[in-house]
Amino acid sequence: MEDSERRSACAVSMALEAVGDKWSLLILRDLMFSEKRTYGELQNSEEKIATNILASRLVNLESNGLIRKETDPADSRRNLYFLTCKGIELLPVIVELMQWMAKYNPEASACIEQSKEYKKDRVSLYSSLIKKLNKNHLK
Amino acid sequence: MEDSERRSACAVSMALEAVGDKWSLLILRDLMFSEKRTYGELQNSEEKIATNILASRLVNLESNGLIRKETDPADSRRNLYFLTCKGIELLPVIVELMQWMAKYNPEASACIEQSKEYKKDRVSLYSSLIKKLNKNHLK
DNA sequence: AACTATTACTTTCATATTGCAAGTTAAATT
DNA sequence: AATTTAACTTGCAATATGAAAGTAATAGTT
Repeated sequence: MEDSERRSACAVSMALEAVGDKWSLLILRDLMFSEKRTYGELQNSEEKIATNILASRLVNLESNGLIRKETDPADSRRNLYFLTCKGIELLPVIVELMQWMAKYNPEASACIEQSKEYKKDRVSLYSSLIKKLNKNHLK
Repeated sequence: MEDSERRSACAVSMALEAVGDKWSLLILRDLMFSEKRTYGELQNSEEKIATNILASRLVNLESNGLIRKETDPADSRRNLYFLTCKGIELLPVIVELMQWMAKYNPEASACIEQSKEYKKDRVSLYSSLIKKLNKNHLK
């Protein structure tokens, strides 16, 4: 994003310009917490994102360097989407949002268990999750 | 929000339905990291939110229980906006977004210093900031 | 080789949201 | 009493979103 079209240089504002919409973080959630890797799989998420919006978000996420697209070696019709390091490092944001909602609305279901691990030490939870993602997503 | 208009019961999705737009978290940022408390002050933030959008976001935030509105005892034209406990507990989300952007874009300025404190221990940083906010915002 | 199915989009169009600018209301100040 | 200030509200144009149908390329089937 160019300086000129930026609202400000505030890090929070800039972050929101990248992922501050109702879908981008949900796509990242799927890449983080499920085995979904293809367009079709992402489209079939519970929330039923419209196909044109999914396409546009994937382009944004890729051009912001949060995901990487690769042709499936087993079927060249298919593309596989992977998180980059930069994308993986949004995991704490997603986990914090999840824990926050789970705390304030009992109907909200968290992708990861509200384990003792979390209550003990959030940061080591982040690290262990990030480690796993690095293994599955990075080249 | 009613079950019927919910995309899903996923905590991440529900959280994004509450604050997943380009402005809500920015308003919370101002309440957290500046002394801004009135409509006019919030409107004059660097990002220049449109007045009707600010009004609508304040209504949303209040009806979601993230902020609380009070008439200024010193001037009854003025309203003061304060964070609730629920609002304050979004601080980790905002801090993580901020740190993430600051890491990946050197032009991004963080509201709080990228201090040794953060590098040492994020969680104790959260606690100390939350403590301060509790003091200034809660009744 | 021809046909069908599948995958990843793109296009179209109706609806909803955003943003700018100007207007309103009530209370404080002069 | 007149003016100013603060917090909105309203109207309207521009942009973004969402539903549905369409397209292009490759894979699988006959």
